[in-house]
Amino acid sequence: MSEDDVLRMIEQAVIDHRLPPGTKLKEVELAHFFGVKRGTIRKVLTRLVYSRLAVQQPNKGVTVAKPSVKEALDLFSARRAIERSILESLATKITIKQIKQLRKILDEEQCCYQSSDSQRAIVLSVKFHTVLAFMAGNEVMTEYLKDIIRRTPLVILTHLGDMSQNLCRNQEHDAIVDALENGDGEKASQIMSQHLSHIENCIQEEPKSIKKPNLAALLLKVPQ
Amino acid sequence: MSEDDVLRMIEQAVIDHRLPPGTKLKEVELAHFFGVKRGTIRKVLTRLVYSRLAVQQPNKGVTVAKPSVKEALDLFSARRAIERSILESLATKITIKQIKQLRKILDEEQCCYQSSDSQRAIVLSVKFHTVLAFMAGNEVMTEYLKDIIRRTPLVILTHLGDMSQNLCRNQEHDAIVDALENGDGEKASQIMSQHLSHIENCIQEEPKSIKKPNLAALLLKVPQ
DNA sequence: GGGGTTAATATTGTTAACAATAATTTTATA
DNA sequence: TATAAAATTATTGTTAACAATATTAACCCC
Repeated sequence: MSEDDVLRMIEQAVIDHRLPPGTKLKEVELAHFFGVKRGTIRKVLTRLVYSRLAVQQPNKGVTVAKPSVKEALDLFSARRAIERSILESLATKITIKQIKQLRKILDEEQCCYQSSDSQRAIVLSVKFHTVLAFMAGNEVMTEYLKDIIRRTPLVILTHLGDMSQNLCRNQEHDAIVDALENGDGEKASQIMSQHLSHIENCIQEEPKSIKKPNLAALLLKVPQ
Repeated sequence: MSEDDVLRMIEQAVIDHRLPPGTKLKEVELAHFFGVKRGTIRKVLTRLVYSRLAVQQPNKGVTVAKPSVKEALDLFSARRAIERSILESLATKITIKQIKQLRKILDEEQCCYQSSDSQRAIVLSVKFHTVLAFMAGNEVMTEYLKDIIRRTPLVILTHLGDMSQNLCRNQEHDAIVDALENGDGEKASQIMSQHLSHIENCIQEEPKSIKKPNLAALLLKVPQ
């Protein structure tokens, strides 16, 4: 198992709270679990810390990050700024083919909702946002957006009981594509903004209490 | 000399082109130069790569990044989006005290220009932008802006002969503060946008040719 | 039993030697 | 002399042992 694989697995476990905020990420334990050397785990942890999914305390190791409410709000605000710029740019140059491509993603997403495959619905929802960024063509902003999206589930789950009903709403995604089709970037970004607000407004003051998890929780690939 | 010190020094050398794009950063050479272990240099290089100031090729080491013209343009575009959001937010809540604080920075900057201390003028110009971000209070965006600012000199110098005449213009900084004082975030961000365009428009197609530098160039702390 | 000190263990951090790969030089041969 | 193969050197990548620190457990005294 490669370094990237290990990173992805731990990242995913952090993102969907199988490894809750505050969990200590012990090097030897993880190394043994994944069947890799400690050095590999160390590199992975460095990268996790860099992406703010984890926090490092000198001589005390790294733990899963416990983002504050402020960080959550800042993240949403930054996301709004970036997605606005993306949509305004994209509205001036989007092609019919791209519109169709977006609608295809939304159709699939809709299917998942109807068949209650929320796991895959989330993936498609994320894909919708990142594809928008990709189409706009600004790689710097795409990277920033990906970074934000990576961090969002952690900040949400830290201050929310459950995210399952706080997903992106399909009809808003539809409305964004409609606005883009009409070349109205202003409107698209306005919808996006309130779209994000739906999630943002649910953020509560108090973080959830955490119980110490068994590391083997990583094995469970299904969040619930 | 600590890891952070070494990072800062190499970073600064990359930023002001004493270590031009494409320069190979050899581990033992750097370790010997700074009087640290190779492991320390390795960590520093990892961080440099992460911030996109350097590029890593497996088994071939890391070299100073050679950003493309597109990356330069993307960076400016992203910066525009972020600073716009910062200014719009700040305009609604800036205090008189903060206005004075900003003006003080600009006065100092003006002094430096008049005494031809362009080295320090750059520092103050950067400070102006980062203080704006800090005042707006969004830490995520502040981090992104810092990241962009860190990368900007490299992309500019790669596609420009010299940056010394392409600095931020003081009167535009003044106008931004004026707009903020009037609570007009819209106008402030518009000025900021054209402010950035002045620099952006000078970006050329062809990257400069590079000659292999002596590593001891790092010793020269003064760019010229 | 509680508070605090010391010892034992666990965990992170560092290092130097080794392995693997790439770059360079040398040598052989046409 | 030019080319290609081989040998040498330089450079990056990995590992396991060691050191330093923090955490836990044991112990003692009151």
